[in-house]
Amino acid sequence: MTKVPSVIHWFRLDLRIHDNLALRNAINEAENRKHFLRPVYFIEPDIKSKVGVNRLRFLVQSLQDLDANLKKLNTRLYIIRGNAVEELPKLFDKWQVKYLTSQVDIDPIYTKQDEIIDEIAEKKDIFIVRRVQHTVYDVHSVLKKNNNSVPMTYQKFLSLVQDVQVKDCIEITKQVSEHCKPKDIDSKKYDVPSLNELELDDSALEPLKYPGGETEAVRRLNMYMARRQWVCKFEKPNSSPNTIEPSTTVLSPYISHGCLSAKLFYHKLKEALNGMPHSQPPVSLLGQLMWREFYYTAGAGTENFDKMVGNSVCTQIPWGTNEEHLKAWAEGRTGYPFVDAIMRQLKQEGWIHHLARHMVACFLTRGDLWISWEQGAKVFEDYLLDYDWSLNAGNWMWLSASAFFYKFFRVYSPVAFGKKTDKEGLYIKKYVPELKKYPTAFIYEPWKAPKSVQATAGCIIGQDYPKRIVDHDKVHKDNLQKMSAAYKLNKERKALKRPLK
DNA sequence: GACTCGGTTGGGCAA
DNA sequence: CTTGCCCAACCGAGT
Repeated sequence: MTKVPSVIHWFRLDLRIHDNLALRNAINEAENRKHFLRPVYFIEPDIKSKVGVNRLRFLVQSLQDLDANLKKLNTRLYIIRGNAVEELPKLFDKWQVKYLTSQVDIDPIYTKQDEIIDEIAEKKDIFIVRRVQHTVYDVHSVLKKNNNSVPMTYQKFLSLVQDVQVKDCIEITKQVSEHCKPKDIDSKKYDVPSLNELELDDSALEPLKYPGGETEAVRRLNMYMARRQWVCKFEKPNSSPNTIEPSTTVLSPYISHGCLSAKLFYHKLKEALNGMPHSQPPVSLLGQLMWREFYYTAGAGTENFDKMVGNSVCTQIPWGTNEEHLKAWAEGRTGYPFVDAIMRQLKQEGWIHHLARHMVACFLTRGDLWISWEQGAKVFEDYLLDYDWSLNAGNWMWLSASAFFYKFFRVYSPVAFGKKTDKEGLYIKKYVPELKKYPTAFIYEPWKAPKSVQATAGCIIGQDYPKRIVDHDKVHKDNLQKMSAAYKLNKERKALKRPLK
């Protein structure tokens, strides 16, 4: 008996049905050749060492939703427990795979997988189709347009994509035929894992504030796009980092997992803005999407983009190490209530406002603690629902004034910055409840409160809430000198590399 | 080549 | 209370 060959669509960061051309290609190929269709996702055994609890929950929810949406199309999601580059070649043989589709991703984790799979597939005569659908633009063609070099400014990037026509989104509406359904379509062994199976105890955790999945992503998108005035007037720098409910859309976790197509967001925005006066990039909502494209382009075109050493766009800065300070920062006990509130919100909810990221990133690096941005990026990778390889590295370089941004004397004050949008410190009181009873006058600098006030508020500094680990006014001035010295050295190094005239 | 200018998102002070 | 300026900057386009 001859086995029926299979077509695989390999899901990674494209956990959706809408605007998924690679998936549609797989379906069509299976239909045309009467092959089996097998949409797969790999969960690595050591996933918990790489993905924090909140993001793991988000991922599981996204996979459950994806499986449900695939079932509506008369197919399903096959979850494979194991490492993709080990398991996929086994499936090639077991399932007689002839055709494989996936999405183009630029995170080195995925590009390395692609290289290995390409080589194996070629030997086995398997045809591979990969589609650009995680970004609005094909970042490699943008790089090519810029003479194969990285555009170092946002405006330069915009000029490169200005006249590029963005393709329409595609939809998949037709049901998959019965003859494309493998015999093992109902096998439980491919089911989406429960949190239990992943040994993830969420009984101690709050319910996820931003539930994962394409369905929620599209609902959220439509909800915001319906507020047309708000969309048209949106200006990121004028939104607040410390409101109790987010002042921005929080679509980022959905875009980073591919639950929402960036291209769909793009077209919906264009539709909303059409014929209305509206804000412009870089501050507009469309501008935010373009920042993502900018960092993707930079990340795709730069070796070691997520490191300082060996990274051609990154200024070399002699960061120090201080495990105690790093830990205090990550756990939200620096003694600066605004910084601690932000870090605790991040850990609890997996999302903080972009300007809040500025505050804590500046504090960890050039502002106060003089700790490498790579350390901060690792903590963000653990905590953020919207973790994204190129955006995380790019933004950390920006904030630490290592690349793209150079005005290092612009330092965020952990005392003054939050006051601009939250004089009362309500945000602090929510996330640092120890200070709940502090009078407004001391909420941003509780160490200044007299002992009697501390006692009345039920929170003694140095006992119930930490003393500040550094004196901002002093250290930020020392750090300015260090930054200046690092820039001078960098300039000299660059001059040496330039050919002599 | 040398120069100017503008560029998402600071703080603090003088006027 | 607002505005302008200063503080230790670099990239890229235009002239």
